[in-house]
Amino acid sequence: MARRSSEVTMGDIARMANVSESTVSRALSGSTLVAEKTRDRILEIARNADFAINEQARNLALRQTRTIEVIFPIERGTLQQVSDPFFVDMLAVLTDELGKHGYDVLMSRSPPWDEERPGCAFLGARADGVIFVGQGRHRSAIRDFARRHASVVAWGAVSADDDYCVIGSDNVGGGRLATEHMLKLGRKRIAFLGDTDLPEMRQRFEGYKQVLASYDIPLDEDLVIHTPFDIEKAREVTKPFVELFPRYDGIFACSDMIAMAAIANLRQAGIAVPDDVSVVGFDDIPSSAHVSPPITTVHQRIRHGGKVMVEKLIGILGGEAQEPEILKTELIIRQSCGARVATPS
Amino acid sequence: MARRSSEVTMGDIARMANVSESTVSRALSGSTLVAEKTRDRILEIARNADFAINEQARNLALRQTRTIEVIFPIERGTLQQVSDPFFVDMLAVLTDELGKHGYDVLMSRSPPWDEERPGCAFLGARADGVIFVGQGRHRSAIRDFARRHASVVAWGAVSADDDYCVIGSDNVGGGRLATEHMLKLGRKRIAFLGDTDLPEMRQRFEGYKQVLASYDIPLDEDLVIHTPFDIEKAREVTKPFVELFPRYDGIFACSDMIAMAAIANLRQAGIAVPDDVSVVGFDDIPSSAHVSPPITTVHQRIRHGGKVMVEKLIGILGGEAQEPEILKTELIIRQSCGARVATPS
DNA sequence: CGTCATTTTGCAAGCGCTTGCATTCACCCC
DNA sequence: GGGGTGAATGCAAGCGCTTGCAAAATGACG
Repeated sequence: MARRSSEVTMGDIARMANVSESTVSRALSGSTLVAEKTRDRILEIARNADFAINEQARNLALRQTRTIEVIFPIERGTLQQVSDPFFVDMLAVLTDELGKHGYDVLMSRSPPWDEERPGCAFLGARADGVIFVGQGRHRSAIRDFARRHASVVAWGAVSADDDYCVIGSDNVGGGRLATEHMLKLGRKRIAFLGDTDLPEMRQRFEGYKQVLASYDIPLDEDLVIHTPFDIEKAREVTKPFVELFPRYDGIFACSDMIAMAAIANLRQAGIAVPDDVSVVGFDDIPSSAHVSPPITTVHQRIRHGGKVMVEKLIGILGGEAQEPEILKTELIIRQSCGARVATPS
Repeated sequence: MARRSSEVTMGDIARMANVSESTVSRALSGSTLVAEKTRDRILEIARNADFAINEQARNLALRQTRTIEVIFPIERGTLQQVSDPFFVDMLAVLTDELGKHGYDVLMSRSPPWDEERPGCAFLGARADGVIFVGQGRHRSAIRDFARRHASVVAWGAVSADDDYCVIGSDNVGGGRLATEHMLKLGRKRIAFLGDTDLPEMRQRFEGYKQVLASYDIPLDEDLVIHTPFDIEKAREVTKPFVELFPRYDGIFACSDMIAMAAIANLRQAGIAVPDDVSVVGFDDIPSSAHVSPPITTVHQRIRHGGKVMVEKLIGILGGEAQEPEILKTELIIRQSCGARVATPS
């Protein structure tokens, strides 16, 4: 890396070893076409010379990139949003899984199409495929992109009309699990905290509404609070909401972070969780089990999801069409909604 | 991306536009050497043909990669460790900052030297420089790597004998701040929770010891608990530790996650925070302000740190040597150590 | 010692792009 | 209309690597 100008090339090694470049190439790539003795000698020389193969040239010759671009389409500035542990987990899994298949991971925070690369107005093809971790508000752009550039999978809200491969949790089901759980515990007036502009949140909201309907509970618009992801902002937004108590006795928060923010405000206002109000979150982030009270939450199978995305992408690269997939979610019952459960383990 | 086989090249565009490849190249790169009319025509054609420049070829010709490898040297399997929001924050900043300078980010979870790329025994030079986010247990390997491959900066414990550019928080100072704060509140017997095998934790421990010494408090080895990062494991490890109460009346936890785990166990055992025991964490993760009780913690300037790393690396790439830098830390006082402070804003 | 089958090696073309230099073109002026 | 000028274009080499194919070396064998 670096020091590129003075980098030693295969030609140099060839000269040192008194063989042709091709032989060096073959020796380094472990071809059987080169005598063992020669190979060892070349390897030795290469090692001593600190030779590092130029992967760009290699990939160019091989017509591959062995790189997958992973895009986290997150508005800049809203750093906090990223802090959601979801992203790290996902990134870690993707990196591992892609690594197993021999792919490198190129990170991006913005989608390729709004990239203003100086001096080049064109979308650079720098990867064999693209994974969108979240579709945010640009579904149609992704769709367009997928149509033009084929190998794409995305994480997010799966819907019937996707024309590219989307993998995502069963958000509707998760919303149902959360809401129904509280109703079964005897809660009557469940509030919803989340940003329904985002497709996944909308699905969770959908599950929430479905359950209310099936219990013949009318939707109370005042209990639907548009709450951003960022925990600081969520804290602010839910502050006035707390005042509405006792119009609600249960809260379905679209993420554990939001749940935490709400709980903090409730406690501060002297409202007890879970005694006065039950709270259910979403995500099952690592700390959710260890805060007070431990948060009941909907678990998303992120690791699994990451693996599935990679598998599908590899499939697509191999030329096979791939179906979208919806991953089951699971309710993790903890104290915050009134369960008599002791703290875990 | 993908569909590489059928990808349209500059040659194709040239043929379509009835000009030479060079003209296409110049047109796309916005050179003034091509007539405006021609340029527009070529751009139009390229757009319609869904042309995407092959960056590998481009970079090869330009003898650059415009890529920085960002390495999170994290043991595989211990995914949870990654969940530390620190990593996402850092990654986000690095991606943004490098992006501003026109660099892409290549993610890695393992250092280049233990990479077993099939068919190639050699360290591939695939980036102009490398950023290590954390040095973990392989300082000497990094040092070696830096010596051979020049452009390297690392985040971590800064020590006098570094021979490559290390940026990191003032961990010793942070440890002092945390410990001294509790002593000043009247606590006498402060426990230390953390993994002193890790250089940064060792430095925090160092600060802790310094303060104890300056207060003439002997170090009680039983109150130094080797606690891993992972919150689940931390929970287990600190469980027996809780029993030692009331041998301690304060806890300095090496990370907020550990602090959370400890607090959870304390409360479960009926020990009150901060009334019976003060707790100070480290990191100032987003949720630390919103849990109960809000955690007093040492803030690391991660965003700033990321920026500094990028600046230094750019400097190094430009041929200038760069000094290591230690970033000030700051104590954020919240309720968990007994401060009379209300919850924040 | 010559033959022939097997290794080993080297040659050269090619991956898709950039760029210095030569060439062509259009236009202007005397 | 010829010569000169500057702008626009094309040619060809080269970036560092791979690989099909031909050439050379090796060794077995009659």
